[in-house]
Amino acid sequence: MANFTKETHCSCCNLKLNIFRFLTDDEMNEINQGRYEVQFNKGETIFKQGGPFTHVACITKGMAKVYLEGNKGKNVILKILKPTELVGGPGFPVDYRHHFSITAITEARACFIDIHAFEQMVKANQQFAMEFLKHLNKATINIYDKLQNLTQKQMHGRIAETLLYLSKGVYSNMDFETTLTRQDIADLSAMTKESAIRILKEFKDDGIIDYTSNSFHIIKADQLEVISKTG
Amino acid sequence: MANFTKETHCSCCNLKLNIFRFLTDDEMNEINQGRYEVQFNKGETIFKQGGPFTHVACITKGMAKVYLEGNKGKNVILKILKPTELVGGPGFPVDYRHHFSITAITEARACFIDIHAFEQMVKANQQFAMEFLKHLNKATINIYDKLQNLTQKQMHGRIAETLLYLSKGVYSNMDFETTLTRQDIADLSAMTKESAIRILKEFKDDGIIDYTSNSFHIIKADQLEVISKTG
DNA sequence: ACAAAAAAATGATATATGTCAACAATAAAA
DNA sequence: TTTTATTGTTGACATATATCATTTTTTTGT
Repeated sequence: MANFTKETHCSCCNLKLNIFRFLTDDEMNEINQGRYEVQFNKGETIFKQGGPFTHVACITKGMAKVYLEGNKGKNVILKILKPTELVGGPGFPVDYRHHFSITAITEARACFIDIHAFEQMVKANQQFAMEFLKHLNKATINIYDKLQNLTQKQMHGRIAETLLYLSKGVYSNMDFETTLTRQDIADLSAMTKESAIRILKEFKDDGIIDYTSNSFHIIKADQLEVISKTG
Repeated sequence: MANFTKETHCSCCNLKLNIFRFLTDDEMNEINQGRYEVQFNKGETIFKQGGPFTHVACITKGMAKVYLEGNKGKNVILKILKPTELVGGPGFPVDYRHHFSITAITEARACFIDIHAFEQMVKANQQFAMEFLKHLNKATINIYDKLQNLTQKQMHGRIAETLLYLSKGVYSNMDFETTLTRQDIADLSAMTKESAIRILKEFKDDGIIDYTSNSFHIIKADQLEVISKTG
């Protein structure tokens, strides 16, 4: 972790985005006591799976990938984080360890909030607690979706799903330039990078998408939807 | 749903098992207002994916399977419930719908608690809220584990994992008689029933397990562990 | 600008896994 | 009991997917 600053105007907190909007000014001050903002270079680790879970983080600039580290160096990317998403993990309050890793996929900034201060807020503010619960359960719904995609569809369906996720869920554009590697796209789709590359090329040859290196263009989104559904 | 009774001595609540032990007597009374116990026959649906999420349930007798219903009739079984496990789902408080189905795999009894009463307790009792959070996040950790098993291991590893889960996690015995079908075992392992059957037979031929119809015996648990790890 | 490293692309091949069809065994129903 | 339906089993086969080796392209560092 390169630089860290005790930032007083961090977008996630002072603008009261996310679930922080339910905190009172006093509670926000409490949170602000143990709060840091840290700058990350592309590729640097923000959370490390297995490491101590001492802070929740809020991405304030750039993007990061959240992924499970498997045994043989095989990873599953759960989601791409962008501003101003809050991220903790299921280790709170179970074992206070991280159960996934997060690394920056662009230059990024993250605001770190002490887990104990956070826990106090959950206990003190009912509305905050309920919103946090909602936040967690939305994530669980996404994981269920992911579990089905990855276990019940075959490669074409999974790549279609990943392309739609990137286009709609991450970059909010039919054209996007990504810093994700082909391996990352494979890790989002639970397959080898070779397979991912081949299917991307098939889609390109079929005129469903176009790309050169990291610039993607979704031509026939509706057809991707069909492929994603029929698996 | 066959019979339902307004039970006053339901094991999950009155014995204050699970997270209910953190409730005061008054709070417990509140919960008891809108509480029912229902008897299910094997195969009957307890929660239906997509249906309204009006009550959380606590299995008080028998067992049930929690599963995601896929498109082409392909299901993924997330877990087997036994007494006295509490089960809600990520629809609370997101959209108040069920995101998985639950069906009884034996004769079973479930205690239903009104979701609004439950929500009141979460809001009113901090400790209860934190325990509920812990409960949810433990489930999430299990799902992460499942996601990795099912996407990064091949069939032998997945079946080994399933056998260990049944032996250690469900029946707590090296010998167990299960009401799960081969299709269920396949749905726990993300493969077709034919594949599941073939691998079970291989394990039997290799002297790792033994079985006749639904009576299973784990002979070499350590070897199953190895297979499960090396995928 | 150059060399070195990393990422992307491609083809050949092996293997894992699903599909289909047939049949056996078991459980449920009449 | 006999019949019917469900579940389990097996084999032959098709196909999806990974692996490996090699080459090309892009990025990075000096």
